[in-house]
Amino acid sequence: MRIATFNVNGINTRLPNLLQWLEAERPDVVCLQELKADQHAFPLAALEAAGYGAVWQGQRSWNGVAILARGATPVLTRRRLPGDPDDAQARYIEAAVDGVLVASLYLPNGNPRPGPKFDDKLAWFERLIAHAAELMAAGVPVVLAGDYNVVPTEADIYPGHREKENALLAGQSRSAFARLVDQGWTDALRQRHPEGRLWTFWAYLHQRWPNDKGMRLDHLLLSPNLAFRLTEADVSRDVRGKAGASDHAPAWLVLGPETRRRGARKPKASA
DNA sequence: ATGACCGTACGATACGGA
Repeated sequence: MRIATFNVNGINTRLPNLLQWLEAERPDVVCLQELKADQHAFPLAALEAAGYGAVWQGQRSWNGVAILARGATPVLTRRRLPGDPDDAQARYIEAAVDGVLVASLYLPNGNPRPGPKFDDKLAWFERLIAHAAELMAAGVPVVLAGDYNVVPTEADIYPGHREKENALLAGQSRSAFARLVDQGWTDALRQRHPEGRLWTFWAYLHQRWPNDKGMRLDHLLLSPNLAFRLTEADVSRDVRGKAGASDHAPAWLVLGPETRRRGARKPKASA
């Protein structure tokens, strides 16, 4: 089972790139962020023609998240992160696909720091940590995938950067991410590649892509009852190099088949 | 560095993004 996360930066403008990538990699589950499209402007017909069902939470101009499933429609469980009834931004959606609970999330950027936007980022993070703790306690097989807008460590950004004030690298952002992971989640990309570059984002400005000056912002966290099935994880860097690309590349993982329990045959997981 | 690049909504410019 191949699960990917991709900040598309405008799903309608990016539709040709998205469809090309779906056709090339055929992921089973896809978490999308930054749809930048109203609920009614989601390109469902084009995605269905490509073989995918979808649930999504749209928003005009900004934000917007979706979950796609190949050959199925994800079973929606939430379209809001609990904890703040006044939060009107489309930054979280959650659905069940083939026995796995999948969350597609888009954390607030938080810049400039300090300021109210950074405070909002930390508040959203606390809500995510609280909800993740509930999912963990419930023992559900979960993948929390998306654009966390956090560079977890200095190994996750190009050397020589001068981003001291950036909310993506701030100690409070990093410690919040660490507290989340420390609940027992597995950071799938780092698990498979303990060393080396795993950039998922290269800014449009400053020749960042040609110079390979990127950051790792997009993460897939696995609950323990899925982490043991992790066989592969990586970033599809080539997607970032295409004409008309998003400033993010897809990150993905592969879960191997479930182990068969004695006396209980389980359906074979799809590759 | 009031810069750049990109998508959106708007309407020929402003804002958000990271």
